[in-house]
Amino acid sequence: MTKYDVNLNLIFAALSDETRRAILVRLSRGPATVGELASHHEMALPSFMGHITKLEAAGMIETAKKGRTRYCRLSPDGIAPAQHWLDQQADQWVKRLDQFDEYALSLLKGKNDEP
Amino acid sequence: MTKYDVNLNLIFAALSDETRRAILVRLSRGPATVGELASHHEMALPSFMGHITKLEAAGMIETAKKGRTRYCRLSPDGIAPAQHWLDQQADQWVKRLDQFDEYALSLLKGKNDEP
DNA sequence: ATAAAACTTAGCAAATTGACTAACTATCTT
DNA sequence: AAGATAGTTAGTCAATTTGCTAAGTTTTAT
Repeated sequence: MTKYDVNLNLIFAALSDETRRAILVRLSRGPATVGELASHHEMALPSFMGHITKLEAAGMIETAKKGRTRYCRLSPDGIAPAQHWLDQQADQWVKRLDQFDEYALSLLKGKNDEP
Repeated sequence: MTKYDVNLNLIFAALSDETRRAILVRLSRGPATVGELASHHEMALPSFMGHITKLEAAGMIETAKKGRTRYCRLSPDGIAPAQHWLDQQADQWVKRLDQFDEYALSLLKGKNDEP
């Protein structure tokens, strides 16, 4: 459970940067090399590689070197943990709002039998 | 569009910390005062308030002071932007996987007419 | 055999984060 | 009117983040 949370930290932190989100968006249209990815960002290569490294550390992408070029692709369930956490939260929140609606309704109807 | 992205930065950054996620989970069960929230965390109050401030800056919670106590509650659509971004990404990714499946299938069937 | 290409490594600097203590300001309670 | 409560403000500090440049290393192309 704690292990899972550490992962969430890394995933959400990875998502909190525009450059990294852009990389994910690009990769969702198919694999690419570091060079291809980097060409769309005005940034020195070592800086750019830092972003790649973070995405990989968070388990969101996978990379492999073939010859002198490194290929990157999305990791199958890379964003799933983040999605699940948010969906669960959203569910909870909707339930809360529903409870509130019921309560408000009961007040209107004068049927407020459960204080 | 850029404005929206800045917001995503703040939201995902806010979500990348366990303390802050715990606050959101607690608030999804109903509003609470800063003191109540803080009582579950071994942390000096000013440090804890920093987390509250960040959640509020990201638009994820709303707070209001009544007398000497400050009340906190979830902001109705606080996590929606993050959810939408992830859902869109997930959709894209699933499409990619489907394309790959089709391609793989076509190879198996020897019907590979679209290289 | 060179030279170009595609990263890597090392080392640096500014900005941000997360946590702390100490002192302060309101607002109840008694 | 005192004193306790509930936050706030101010200032410090170590660690992390994000970017850079300069100098490698390993492949590939000529």
